[in-house]
Amino acid sequence: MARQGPSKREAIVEAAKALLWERGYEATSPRDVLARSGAGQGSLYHHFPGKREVAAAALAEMAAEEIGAVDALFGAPAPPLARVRAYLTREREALRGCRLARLANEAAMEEPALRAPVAAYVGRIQAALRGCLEEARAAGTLAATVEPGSLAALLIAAVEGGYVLARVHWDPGAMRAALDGAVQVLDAVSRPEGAAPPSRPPAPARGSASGSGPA
Amino acid sequence: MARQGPSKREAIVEAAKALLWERGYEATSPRDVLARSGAGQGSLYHHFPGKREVAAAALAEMAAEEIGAVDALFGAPAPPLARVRAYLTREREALRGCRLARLANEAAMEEPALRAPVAAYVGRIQAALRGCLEEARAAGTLAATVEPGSLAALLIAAVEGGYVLARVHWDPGAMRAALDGAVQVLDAVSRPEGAAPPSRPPAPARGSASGSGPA
DNA sequence: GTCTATAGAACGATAGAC
DNA sequence: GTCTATCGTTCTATAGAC
Repeated sequence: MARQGPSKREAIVEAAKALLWERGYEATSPRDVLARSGAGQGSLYHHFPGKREVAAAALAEMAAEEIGAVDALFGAPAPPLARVRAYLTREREALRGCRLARLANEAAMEEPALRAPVAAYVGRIQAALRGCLEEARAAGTLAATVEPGSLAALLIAAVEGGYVLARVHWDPGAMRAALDGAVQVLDAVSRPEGAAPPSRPPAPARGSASGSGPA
Repeated sequence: MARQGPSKREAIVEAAKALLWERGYEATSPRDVLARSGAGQGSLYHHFPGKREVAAAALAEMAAEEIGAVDALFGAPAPPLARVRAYLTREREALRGCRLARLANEAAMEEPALRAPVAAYVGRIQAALRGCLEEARAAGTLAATVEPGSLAALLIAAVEGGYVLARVHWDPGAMRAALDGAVQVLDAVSRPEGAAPPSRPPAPARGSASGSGPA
C-alpha cells in the first residue's frame, strides 16, 4: 500500500494544492483540478468521495510542509528573540496571501476537516512564538510589561493581517510596514540578547500595564 | 433625479451588502441577491451591467458607512492614545470577519472597482491611527522607539489578522488575544496621558524606550 | 485504476412582455 | 422600471467502458 509510481491520486492532490493557494476553495472546481493534473473525471471520484475530501488531503499536505518549514526556523540555534525576528522578517509573497489562512473567510472553514489543517498551522506558529517569548522572559531579555501569550497572538495576527493589507492595497509594502512595526515593537519591549542574565528584577522603570493606561 | 420611494435598485444593493458580508463575492450569485431583495431578474440588469457593478455599489455603501463610524470614533474628544485604545477594544463580531476586508483573498480584489472601497476603508483607519500616534508622540505620551507609521500599520494588521485567527480557530477569543497583545504593547510604549506635557525628557522611569530597549 | 460521456442543478446574463 | 421565461455555460457528481 505504499510503493507505487506517481499515481493520478498524487497528481490530483498536487494540482489541488496549487489551485487552493491560487484561487481558494470555492473558486476551484474539480474540473480545474483534473485539467491541471492531467487526470480524467473518474480518477478523482475513484480516489475521493468528492471535492471536499480532495481539498482536505491537499490542505493536510500543505500544512505538513509549512509546519516543517516553521519548525526548522524556530528550531534554529539562536537566541529566542532572534528566532522571533527571523520569523517576522522571513521572505513572503505578500500578494499571494498565506498559503493556508487565505481560506479563512470561505464557507469551507465551517467544515472541521478543512479548518483543522489551517488551524493547526497557525496554532503551531503561535505556540512557537509563545515558547520563544517565554524563554526570553525567563532569560530576562523580554520586558515584564507584556504577557508572552498575548504578544505571540499579536505577532501571528500581524503576519496574517499583513497578508490581508497587501492584498487589499495590492502592495507588498503594506505587509512590510506592518511587520516593520512588529519588529520595532518587539525591540521596544526587549533588551539586547547575549547580555548577562538579570539576577535582579527589570528595574523600577518600565510600567507594568497597571501603571500605564487609563484602566 | 433623486426624490423616489424605495426602489428595487436600493433593495438589490441592500441585499448585496448583506450577502457580500455573509458569503463573499464569488459565493454570492445574482439569483441570491434577487431572492433576498424580492426583485426580479430584469431589475438587476436594468440598473446594473452585471454582478460586478452590483458588488461595487454595495461595497461603496459599506465603506461609506464604516468610514463614518470610524471617523466618529476617532473624532471623539479624548486623548490620542485613548482613541487608539477605543478603536482596538471596539466590539466586533469576530467570526463574521471584517465587513470589507473579508474579500481580501478573492480574485475580485484584482478588479480596481471592487478593491478601491476596501482599500479606502482600511487606509482610512490606518491614517487615523497614525494621526493619533503622531499626536501622542508630539505630546510626549508615545515613546520615541517606535515610528507612528509603523505602529499604525501593525495595529490595523492586528485587527485584520485577528479576524483571520478567529475564523481559522472558530473562536472569537483568538481575536481578543491578539488585540489584548496590541493594547499591552501600546501601553508598553506609552506613558500615561493627561500628565503634564514633557518639557524635559521622559524621565528615567516609565520606559520610554530609551531605558528599556537596545535602541 | 483510469478513462469518456453525461446527468441534473446552478451559474451569469439576455429577451421581451407589461 | 419591473416582471417571467429562457439562453448557453459551468458546476459537482455519477455511469459505465476499458
